[in-house]
Amino acid sequence: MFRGFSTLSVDSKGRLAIPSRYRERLSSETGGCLVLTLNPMDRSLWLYPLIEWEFIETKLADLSDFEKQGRRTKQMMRGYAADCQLDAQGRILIPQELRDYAQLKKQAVILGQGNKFEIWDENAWREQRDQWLEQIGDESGEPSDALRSLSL
Amino acid sequence: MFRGFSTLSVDSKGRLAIPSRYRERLSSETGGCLVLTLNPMDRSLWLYPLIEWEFIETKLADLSDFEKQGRRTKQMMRGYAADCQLDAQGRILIPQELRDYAQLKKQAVILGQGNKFEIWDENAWREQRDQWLEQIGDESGEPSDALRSLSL
DNA sequence: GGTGATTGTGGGTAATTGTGGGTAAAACAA
DNA sequence: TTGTTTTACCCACAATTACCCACAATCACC
Repeated sequence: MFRGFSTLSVDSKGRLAIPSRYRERLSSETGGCLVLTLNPMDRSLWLYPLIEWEFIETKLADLSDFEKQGRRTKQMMRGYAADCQLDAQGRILIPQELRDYAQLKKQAVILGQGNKFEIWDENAWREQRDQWLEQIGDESGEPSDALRSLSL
Repeated sequence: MFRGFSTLSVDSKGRLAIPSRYRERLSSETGGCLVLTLNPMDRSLWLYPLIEWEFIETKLADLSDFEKQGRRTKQMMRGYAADCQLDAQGRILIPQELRDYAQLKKQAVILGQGNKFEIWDENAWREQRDQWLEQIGDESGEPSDALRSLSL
């Protein structure tokens, strides 16, 4: 499971260095093959080791083509999925299209999220975070059943 | 499985270059024989390796002739199916009729979608995409059961 | 606190890839 | 047949990407 937070810079060529603490694991697990795609829920990107992605792909393939939301989710995630490799310096090249989607500027943030990483523009991330913190703290909203029975 | 996104130009002769990362796979699997047809769900095109298409064709043949949607789907997809070959530069020629259907102008977009590719006019694609993303992210709409239990 | 190793960042160069157009062969119409 | 349009094949340029090397900031260790 991946976890943790780092701020990183996206250079002029659109490259982003993966923090070194993850590199060995990534290259041993999948030979450095990764899949980068968009997160359809937020303006951010998801980065999967290839093995994990292939599992996700089977889950997506099971979604019906005749159910609208499912079809679109499938289309988006598969359509924007980009194979990438760590270069000799442990960086990946983020395709222009995905940079635009996540509105990545100079500074980015990478978050370990279990089977994947989430990549945000730094400013966008801070705004979202503050907004969510406010909402969670707001007791007026009803938590779902799953949350209600969750002890952390 | 095909995945990934590219923007490409359709030149004045109606040719479109398949991204090089797919070329080897396409020529080895099927000797570069492809089938291009319309996507009956959207104003876009589907591009299949011949092998995949032949499988699709058997599925279409099984659709009843006495059920309206099925008959139309069959008619459309088979009727507009065009054989094509990669040329020496890895391009395919898109028949005028199909270019018109998908309203392809100068810039196009190609999306890997599992067993096939989807080809869109760039502007049409961006409009659709933004619209769908809004719907996917729209919390007010009820997610389907399939999505509700989906962890990516 | 100084020193050395590691990590993150930037940029140059060479190879690959996408694009456009010229020309010849083929298909079609008159 | 002849003339016209369409398709296939070829070459060439421009932009992008992959690969390499180098520096600077950070961290760990003595």
